[in-house]
Amino acid sequence: MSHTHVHESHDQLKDALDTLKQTGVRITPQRHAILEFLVQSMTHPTADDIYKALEGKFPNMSVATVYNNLRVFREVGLVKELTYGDTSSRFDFVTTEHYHVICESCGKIVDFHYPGLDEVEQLAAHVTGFKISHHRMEVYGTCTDCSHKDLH
Amino acid sequence: MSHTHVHESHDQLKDALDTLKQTGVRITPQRHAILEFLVQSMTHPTADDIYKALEGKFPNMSVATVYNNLRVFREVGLVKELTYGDTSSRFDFVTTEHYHVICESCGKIVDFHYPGLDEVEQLAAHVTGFKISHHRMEVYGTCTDCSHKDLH
DNA sequence: TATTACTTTATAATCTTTATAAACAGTTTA
DNA sequence: TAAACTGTTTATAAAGATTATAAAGTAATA
Repeated sequence: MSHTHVHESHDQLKDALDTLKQTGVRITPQRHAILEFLVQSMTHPTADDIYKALEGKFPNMSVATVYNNLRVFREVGLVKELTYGDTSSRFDFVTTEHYHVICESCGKIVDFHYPGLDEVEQLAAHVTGFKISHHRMEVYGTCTDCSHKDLH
Repeated sequence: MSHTHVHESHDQLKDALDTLKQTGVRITPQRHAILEFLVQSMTHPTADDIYKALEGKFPNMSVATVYNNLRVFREVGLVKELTYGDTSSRFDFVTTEHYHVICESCGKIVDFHYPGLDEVEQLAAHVTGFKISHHRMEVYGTCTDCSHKDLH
């Protein structure tokens, strides 16, 4: 089971590096590390999370490098930037299409698969005349941990 | 037609002021002006938009006042805070339930009514165990104006 | 090797938002 | 009415996230 997961994330990283090669984006040690961290990460980290996580391996790395490369990854389509209510953006390695359920108490983000809302896009296109490119949806609530804490 | 709209926004403002009274929030001239601007506004303004729009009437008003009162309005449920990709939050006077279609080229926001996605919340609750409070969805694309501009 | 283009680092600057303290105004209480 | 209290605004500073800039470094190309 975890064996499978290791293989999965290994492949995902390899695919991501291939994408970079094909797009002509240089694969620097920093980029490799940031991607690796994003692929493995089950949390949806902020730029600062990534910066802190890698400062052991790259003591000289600049915050700007993290931001620069997250922008590069986003432009290439490897990474999605999530802007929730809180102060800083969160970054999500793009895999299959899924939505997020966010705990308003502790900030935990859980992935949540749901068959596409294509009809929403179609209706929006029809009503507004826009050329629709994509949509975004999240569900907010309280996770089980926080629900239990409230009882005490 | 516009006659109707005037009445509508007048009523909306009146309702909003009633809500403030009932909640025990003082109605200051600044609050009145901010609410009035929000109700009339068809764009979804940032705090700075509001600040700039009212500096003629209130030359001494502080930016903090705008932020403070937007927070107050949000806590009372009169206003919804929207965090899109761009740098600053946008504020939307709460009327009926609707979604937004956002032009990625010029930032225009068009309202868009769609029957609730209650089932999404139910499924999310079932799958994750969260107590769901609400969800958020937007559709992104290119508006007709910008689509035409691209052709030239 | 020389040149060029890209990347990182370090730092400063910008921008949004929040915090703080003093001045003000409205309301309540004695 | 005077005093006390509470909430509000203002002005300003501070915090935090992100971007811009310039110098130094590194890889790619001719």
